[in-house]
Amino acid sequence: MNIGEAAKLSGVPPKTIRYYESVGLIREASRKTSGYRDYEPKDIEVLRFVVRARSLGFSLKDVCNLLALWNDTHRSSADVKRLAMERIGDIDERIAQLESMRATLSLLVAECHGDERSTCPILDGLSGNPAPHDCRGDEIKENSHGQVHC
Amino acid sequence: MNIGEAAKLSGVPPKTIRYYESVGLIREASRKTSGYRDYEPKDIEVLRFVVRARSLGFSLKDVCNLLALWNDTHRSSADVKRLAMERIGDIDERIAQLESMRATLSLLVAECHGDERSTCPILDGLSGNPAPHDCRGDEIKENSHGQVHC
DNA sequence: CTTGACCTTCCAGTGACTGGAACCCTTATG
DNA sequence: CATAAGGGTTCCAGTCACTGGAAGGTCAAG
Repeated sequence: MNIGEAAKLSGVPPKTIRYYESVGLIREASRKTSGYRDYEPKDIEVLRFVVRARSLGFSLKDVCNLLALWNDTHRSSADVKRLAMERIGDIDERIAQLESMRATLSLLVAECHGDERSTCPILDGLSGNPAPHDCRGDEIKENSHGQVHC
Repeated sequence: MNIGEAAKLSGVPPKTIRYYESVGLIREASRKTSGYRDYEPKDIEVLRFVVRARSLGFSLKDVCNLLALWNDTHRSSADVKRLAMERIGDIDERIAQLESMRATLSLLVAECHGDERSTCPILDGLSGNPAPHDCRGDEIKENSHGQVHC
C-alpha cells in the first residue's frame, strides 16, 4: 500500500512517516517499480505502536528503545518498566511545574480588576516592584533572525 | 555594566540576552568604545520582567506583548488579564493531557511484573494487540539527518 | 608581555516535525 | 491522445527558544 493509505490507517502523516524513516526509527520501506514506498500491515502496526508511545510522551529515542525491546523476544520486561517509570517521574515533575505556574497566574489574575484603568497587578507582579516604567522597546529593526512580532 | 554582570543580576545568560536583542524582544544595548554592550539598572529590570514572564510559561511573543503593555502607561489592564487567562487555559489543558498520560502509564506499569520474563503488558498495551511481533528494525544506516540512537 | 577572563560576531545544532518547491507516476476523463 | 487531478518523490528551510563552539578583539592583573 502507498504511504497515504499507511498514513490513514496508522494516524501518522506521510511527512512524518518519511521523517521517521530518515532518522532510522523505522526501517526503510520497500519500493514499488514506480519508486513509491510500499507498506504492509505489519508496518502499520509498527506505526501504531509509535503513535501510541508518542502520545504517552515518550521521546523518539525512547520509542526507538521500546521498539527494540518489542522486537526482542528475549528481552526482560524490567527494562520496559524502568522506561515507563522514568516517564511517569518526568510527567509528575512537569505537572508540578505547571501547577505552580497556574497558582501564581491565578493569584495575579484574581488581583487584577481587568478594566480600563492603567494600574495592573499582573504587570506589577511580573516586574517585581510596584513602580511604573517608561523604557520603551520602540524602533524594532530588520534582523537576520525572525523577529518576535508584537 | 557589561553583559556578564547584567546576566548575573537578571538571571538571563549572556547568550540569551544577545538572542533577545537579536529577535527584537529587548532594544539594542548601547555600546562602550570597546564595542562591549553597556547595561543600566533599568535594563536589568526589563530582563527580570522577561525571566519572570517566561517562568510563568509565556512565549516570547506573549512576553513581547506584555512588555509593550508594561511600557504603555495608557494601556488597560483588561488586555493583560486576557493574556494571563489564556495562559491559564493552556496550562489546564496541558495538565489534563499529562494526567491522562500518567494514568495510562500507571495502569500499564501496575500490570507489568518487571522481571526477567519476556511477556510485557506495557509493550502489549502500546502495540494495541496481545500478539508478539518479529518485525526488526535492523540495518540502521548512515543518514543526512541525525539518527535516533538506540 | 603574557595570561586569562571577558567580550564580539557568526554559524550550526537541538526535537520533532511541517511547509513548500520542483519534479515524477497513475488514473480518469474530454 | 492530451491533460488535469491527485497521488507520490527528493531536498531545503522554518518552527521555538535557546545553546555550543569557533575565531577573534579587549581588558586588568601579575
